[in-house]
Amino acid sequence: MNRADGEKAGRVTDDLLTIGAFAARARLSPKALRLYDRLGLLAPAHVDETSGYRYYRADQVERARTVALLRRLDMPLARVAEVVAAGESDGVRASALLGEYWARVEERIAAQRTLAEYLRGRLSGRSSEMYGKFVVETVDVPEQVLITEKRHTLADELPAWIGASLGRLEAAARECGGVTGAPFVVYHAEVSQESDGPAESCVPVADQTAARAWAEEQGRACQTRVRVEPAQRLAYTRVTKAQVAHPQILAAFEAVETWIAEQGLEYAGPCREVYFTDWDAAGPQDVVCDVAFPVRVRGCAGS
Amino acid sequence: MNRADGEKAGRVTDDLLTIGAFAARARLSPKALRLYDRLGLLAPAHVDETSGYRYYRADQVERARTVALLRRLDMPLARVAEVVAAGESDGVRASALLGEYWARVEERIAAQRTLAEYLRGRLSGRSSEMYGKFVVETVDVPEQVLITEKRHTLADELPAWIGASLGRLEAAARECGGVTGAPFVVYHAEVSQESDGPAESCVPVADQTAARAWAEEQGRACQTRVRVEPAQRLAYTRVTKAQVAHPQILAAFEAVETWIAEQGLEYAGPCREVYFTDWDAAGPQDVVCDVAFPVRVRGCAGS
DNA sequence: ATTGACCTTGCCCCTGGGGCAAGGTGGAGA
DNA sequence: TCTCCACCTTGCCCCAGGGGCAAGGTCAAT
Repeated sequence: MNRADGEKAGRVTDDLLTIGAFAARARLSPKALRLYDRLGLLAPAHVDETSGYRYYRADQVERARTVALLRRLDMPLARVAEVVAAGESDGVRASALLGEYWARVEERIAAQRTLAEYLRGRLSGRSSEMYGKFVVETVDVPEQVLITEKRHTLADELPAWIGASLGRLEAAARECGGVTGAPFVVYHAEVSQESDGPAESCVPVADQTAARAWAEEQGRACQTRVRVEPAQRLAYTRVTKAQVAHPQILAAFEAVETWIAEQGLEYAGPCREVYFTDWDAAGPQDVVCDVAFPVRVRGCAGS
Repeated sequence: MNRADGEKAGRVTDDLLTIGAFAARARLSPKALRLYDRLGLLAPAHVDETSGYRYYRADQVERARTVALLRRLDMPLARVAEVVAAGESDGVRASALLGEYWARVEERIAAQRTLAEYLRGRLSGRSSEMYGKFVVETVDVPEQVLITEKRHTLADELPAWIGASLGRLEAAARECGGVTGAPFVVYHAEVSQESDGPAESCVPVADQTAARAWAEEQGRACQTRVRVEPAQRLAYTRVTKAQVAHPQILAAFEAVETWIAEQGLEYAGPCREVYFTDWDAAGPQDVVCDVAFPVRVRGCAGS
């Protein structure tokens, strides 16, 4: 006999569906269903003890289909589990959880979108035209005593952390003889969405002894340190407040690095942003920050 | 002595950088660099034969940093390799490759965005309000001889494939006694971005013998088949052209399934879309299609 | 009773690394 | 020159979210 395709899948008593029939109804693969079973996300209504066969009730299709749709949003299964669990009792909360997840996705995409735009310009060799020329100069900075706070953080929290951290350090600096130079933030490695390189915010102070006492008092809990930065030469370019954001700031870093290479200089340390003026009082087109790299003459040991 | 952090990383002759120093400069992890080396994406300038140490030239930093930025777009390494390879000789082409990649991402996100919106409504129990009421009815369809084409396809290519496939089949139907009913597409499993369930487009024809001859002639290359669909009852709802798209169409499927459950009927096969009128001549608000499920009375063997 | 379509578990595969262990190197200070 | 420590190497296991396949057990129709 010519049977409709849906009929060949096994049907058991009480309208229980075998995994294959259930998978077709839910638009999922049997493999995925086994995984969801193992993770406790979607347990079969009944499992035969001798054969191990999984049997699902027809009314489980709705939940399974919700899982399938959430997965199509690339939502991790752990989050899917939260959403469908919330949905059992409170649909509005489940909807809110999904909304929150999707808002994060949109944020990420927005950041990637601007990055993609920047990269297209860079790859096609139009970056300097698109992002303006940067004037690079050098400056010699004397030895400085720094009080610092170091943290691993992600790009989206970075601006907030910088503000808070420099605020704390400037307050502390009053007990250490006062601020003797522009505060800055050192990037010891990449700070991005995924990889969180450590960032270190630094405030130069006058009194090293008082600073060490302050650091002792802070303990090791919040990554505070006192260190002495030797006299060094910085290559820097000045950027406006509007430029202090991804990906515009990348063009500034790139400009300084290009200049360093052209001058035949050598890197002598990790890059930094020096905030030489009052951030809050500045308008978008005011210069607020130097993007700087420590440099030395090639082959010379430095200070 | 208090050394700047950047100096402790080893420097060798000719300004070669060790993997750690290079990683900090490129804002990548040493682990990632080893992977890129193994994949041929970013080979060190020199590898010490005895120690196995990798050494990179300073001018490789730019390429490495491009790789790092492309990875921040979640571009697969294989594609990253294409882009940076193109960038070596033709920046504009590299930029175009990136643009194409990003356009795909935006397409995917747009589809997911509408799906997320639909799902929020569904989870919060407002789906029927948001997507309107669907009137579900049943119809008895007599036995039909079908010529069919089956294919695994993804959601974004699906509309194009349906159009092309039904066009081919309707042309072939003229040699098989003519079209005797509305063409339709059967979904044997999920068709989505990731999982490509097989979809089968079907055209009912008059002459089974001619149809079998036609199928023989086609060979097995393009998944053509002739099959006889038995008489069956369909539960269906009528949708407009504007509704034949994700995720609106999902609400129609859901409405029919809900109705089937309410009536105490049983599924007797995979769902289908029946195109009963001329698609191209229809406006967005014209009804063009039935969303249908084969059903039978619970516990009854069917036809 | 046989057949064939289904089901089971288990294993290896994919991407893009993170983390750790065991062991080899290199350079700088004592 | 010796030693120390930070660096480097490879290799292994881990993550999500399954796909694919093999070997073997079940189920229902013929």
